[in-house]
Amino acid sequence: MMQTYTIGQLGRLTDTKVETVRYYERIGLLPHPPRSVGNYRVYDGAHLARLGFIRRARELGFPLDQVRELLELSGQEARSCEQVDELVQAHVTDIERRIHDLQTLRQELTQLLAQCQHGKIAECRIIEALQPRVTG
Amino acid sequence: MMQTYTIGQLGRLTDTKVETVRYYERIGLLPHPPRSVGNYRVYDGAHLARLGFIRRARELGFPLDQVRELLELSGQEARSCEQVDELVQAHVTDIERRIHDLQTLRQELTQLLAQCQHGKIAECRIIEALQPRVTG
DNA sequence: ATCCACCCTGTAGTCACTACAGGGTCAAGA
DNA sequence: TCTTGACCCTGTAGTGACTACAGGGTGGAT
Ligand SMILES: [Zn+2]
Ligand SMILES: [Zn+2]
Ligand SMILES: [Zn+2]
Ligand SMILES: [Zn+2]
Repeated sequence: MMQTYTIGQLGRLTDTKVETVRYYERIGLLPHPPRSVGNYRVYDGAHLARLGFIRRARELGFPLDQVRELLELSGQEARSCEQVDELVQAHVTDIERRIHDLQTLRQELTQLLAQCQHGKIAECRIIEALQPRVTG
Repeated sequence: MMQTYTIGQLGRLTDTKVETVRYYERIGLLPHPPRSVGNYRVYDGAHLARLGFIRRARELGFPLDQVRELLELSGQEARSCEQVDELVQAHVTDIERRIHDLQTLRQELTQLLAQCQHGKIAECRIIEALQPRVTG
């Protein structure tokens, strides 16, 4: 009576390309499912849940090795969630650093754009700013 | 009397790894330099300037194919800088989109962290939020 | 002569997929 | 029964922008 799924169905349910599901299996993130007589992969609800977890974590920007850790931790129900916190907090810090870097970049580029007088390339401040100071 | 540089010197002057300089040559971003009798690459000031330009553009986050366009444009001095503007503006827009995406992510994660009660993993809201709603 | 820092080529690894090529399976309709 | 067409299989290679070797050759100083 257990519900089963083909790889395509699993993909549709989790918004995952079929190739990606196979990729997750190849790198050991999803277990090898049993096969049908025609050699098709046969998934069940547990696979669906696990893939859903992976995809949600990916949406939240966790790299796959951190997803792996989160999966590992999620199975140890009696344990304290301290490590989960740490992992998520580190990820937030990383995201904040990336935001900061991009804001700096945006600032620099916007300043360049503001200086451009829309003339010939020979006088363009943007191109000029890219020319390195050739200290000779 | 023309100044020349080995690949290592060029790398030091532009903060570029030697492998990266060779990589730029391989993909046609830097011209093949002449070689010494011992088959060493021999660079001159023009190479140095071009590599400097590439590295500065990379620091500003331009992908290599846009760097290629910028290099192309920078050589056409009589032309209007309209295309330069467009390219840079598109890049800024892209950066702004990335900032926005990261801020959304940060918000989601921060909310998750705030909900965690620091108990057992079985009750952890973070893990819970990653479990997909298994709608039968 | 020997050392060491530097240079050479070529290949493979990174991350997280994605895109084929070249086949096999399965259910439905004519 | 035959044939479509949607789906599945494996294996390999491509993406961006490098980075890291392995296994050798070169050049200058001691
Ligand atoms: Zn302009
Ligand atoms: Zn301009
Ligand atoms: Zn906690
Ligand atoms: Zn918790």
